[in-house]
Amino acid sequence: MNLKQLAHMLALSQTTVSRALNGYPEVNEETRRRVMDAAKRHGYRPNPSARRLATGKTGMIGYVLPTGASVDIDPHFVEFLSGLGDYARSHELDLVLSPADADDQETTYRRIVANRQVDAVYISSPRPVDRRVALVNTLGIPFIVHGRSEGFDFDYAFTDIDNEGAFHEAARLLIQLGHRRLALINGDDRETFAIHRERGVRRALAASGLTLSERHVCSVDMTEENGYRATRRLLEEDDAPTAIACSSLIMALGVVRAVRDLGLSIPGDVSLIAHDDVFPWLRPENFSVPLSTTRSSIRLAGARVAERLAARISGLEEGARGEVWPVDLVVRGSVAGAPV
Amino acid sequence: MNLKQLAHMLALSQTTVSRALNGYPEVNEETRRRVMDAAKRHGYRPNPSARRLATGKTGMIGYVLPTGASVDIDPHFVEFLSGLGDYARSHELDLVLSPADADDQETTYRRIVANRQVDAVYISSPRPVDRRVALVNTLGIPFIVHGRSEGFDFDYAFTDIDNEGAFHEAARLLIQLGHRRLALINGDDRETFAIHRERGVRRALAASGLTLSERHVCSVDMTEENGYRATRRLLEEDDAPTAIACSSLIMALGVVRAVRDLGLSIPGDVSLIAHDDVFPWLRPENFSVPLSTTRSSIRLAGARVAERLAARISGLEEGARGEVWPVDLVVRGSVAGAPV
DNA sequence: CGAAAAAGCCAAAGCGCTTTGGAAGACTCT
DNA sequence: AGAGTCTTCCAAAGCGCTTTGGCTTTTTCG
Repeated sequence: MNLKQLAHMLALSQTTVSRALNGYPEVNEETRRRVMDAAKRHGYRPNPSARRLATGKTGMIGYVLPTGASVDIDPHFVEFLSGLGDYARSHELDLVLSPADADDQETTYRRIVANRQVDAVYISSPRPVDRRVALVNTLGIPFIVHGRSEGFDFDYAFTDIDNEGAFHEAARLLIQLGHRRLALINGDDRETFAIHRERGVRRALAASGLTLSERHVCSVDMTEENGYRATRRLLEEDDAPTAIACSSLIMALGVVRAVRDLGLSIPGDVSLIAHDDVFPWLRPENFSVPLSTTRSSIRLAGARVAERLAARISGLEEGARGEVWPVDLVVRGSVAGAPV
Repeated sequence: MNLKQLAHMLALSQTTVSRALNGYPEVNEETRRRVMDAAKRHGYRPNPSARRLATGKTGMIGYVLPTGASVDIDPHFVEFLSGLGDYARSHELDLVLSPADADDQETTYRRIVANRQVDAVYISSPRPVDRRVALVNTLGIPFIVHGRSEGFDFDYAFTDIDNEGAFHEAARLLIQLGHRRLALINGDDRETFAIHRERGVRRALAASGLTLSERHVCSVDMTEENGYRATRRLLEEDDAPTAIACSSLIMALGVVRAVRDLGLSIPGDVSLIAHDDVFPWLRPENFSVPLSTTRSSIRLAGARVAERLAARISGLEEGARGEVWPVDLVVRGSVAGAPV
């Protein structure tokens, strides 16, 4: 059942039927009702391929997925997707993942906008002065950045969490508890979130006249093993830290294992706070010692990004508004006063 | 730069240019070279929207993503995606995720095939007599099932691992080590993989005249917490098992925690084997006691599924061939002889 | 050499929708 | 009543590609 048939069956022109269906004003309400009714009765659904050829609208949002044998997709991605998908569903939006060579995403971005394959895109895990952001900005496709990039001569729209604030609070708590030597086990420090977190910790320390030793900050891929290694290295030194801030729950698993392997205890010998993106399958309260966390649901972020993308596509949202969500600090058993 | 312009600039008809570009035989090789050359020089790329309207081909593979506030996407998904994406990239295929109400995926399947939004789809985490498989089969779109469904009066194409064999081997090893009371901490037993794994364990036990007590098999969502709870329940009983087979590394985290909480040890009091889908961020050799596993890379499976989908789309693969991959049993420190 | 076959190209008709540019009729207003 | 204005609808022209059917020209072969 296509438009032509439907129009013929109603003894109307395609024009009128199309307009009736799409809510244009120049059609009699009575006629519109007839059309709507017939369309529903016959289960008419406009062919999206045809519509997109005619209008350029696709009803899809895009994401360029870096791939490669040595490229691991962040497990957070799936939670983000979960929120994004949940919102997208309610607005009949699909998500298209365009796999790209991790070292050449530009080609893919250019392709999907030149081909008008999607109505909008989002970008995640941005770095400062992220090339993707600059590119997408000049290409002129609506977009939202999940996270933040910095140092451009233009503004853009993003949704981020207050990473600096979160880690500032975490560090401040540890300092208040008497800790003087903090360590930070961070994610890839080429990414903005990691830079912000480090900045947060440094700021808290500075406020008390303390500093973050270079040897006490690690920047690694967020795996359990890296959490373990970093912790061993940190705790086997002479001026071992008495408190650790950690950028992910998965790394925290490794931290806990390392501490145990060294015959130390949490929080007796070392306090631990980790960032929690809220996985359904690994919860900080279920760690052997319940883990203090800075918490922010990445799933909610996904839903929000989808919402904003939808708004931009339909022209409801414009401009370069960036929004920063506060992060909860949830104190559990893994922190205590500094050992004497 | 569209076809019309290119044709005009070459003083050829659109027909000829189109055919030259698409490798049709009825065009002079000399002409084809000229066309190819001009196309490359001017960076001509056929408009996919137009092409798909004309041909129905989209260059996309589809996946219906169940969503909802209470629906969690399996963290394995991201690894699978990683492999899928890596292959898809090399074949210029995109992946479209169509979010669907978890309780009504049928509508979405019908939509994406009625609208011809994708060339093929894949289905994951199937159940026996899975409705999606039946649906997609009748809808007539090319598809591959990752995993297996059973009990249909038709055959279909799937790629699965030998879950039964894997858990049979695991159980057999444990039995050989003298264990008599095994337990299975399984995933959702409405899914085929879980059924197969249970069957594998039972078969191994039966071969030695043993059985799997109903109280010793749990079917839960694969979270750390559920692994913990199941283990506590199991080990606090009178006839506690001396060995546990576990369906995921994440649950195994909970198992290990529970065992420790109970003041028991692995493998002294209880042996443990878990299935490992090979996450980059959590490795069995890094468990406090290195974990024995049945191992199968879900990423490779993703790549394979993509490969087969691509083959089906281009007509290189037909028929209902199912393939079953063997699973490695990797023995590490978490298994030992049964306690006396 | 002439008929049949093959090679090489083209015009035009889709694919199914949106949108432009009218046009006919109804209504308003002076 | 005639001019101007809405209201409501339509025919047709795209969107950019593929593909059908046919028309020349060249090649093949008895």
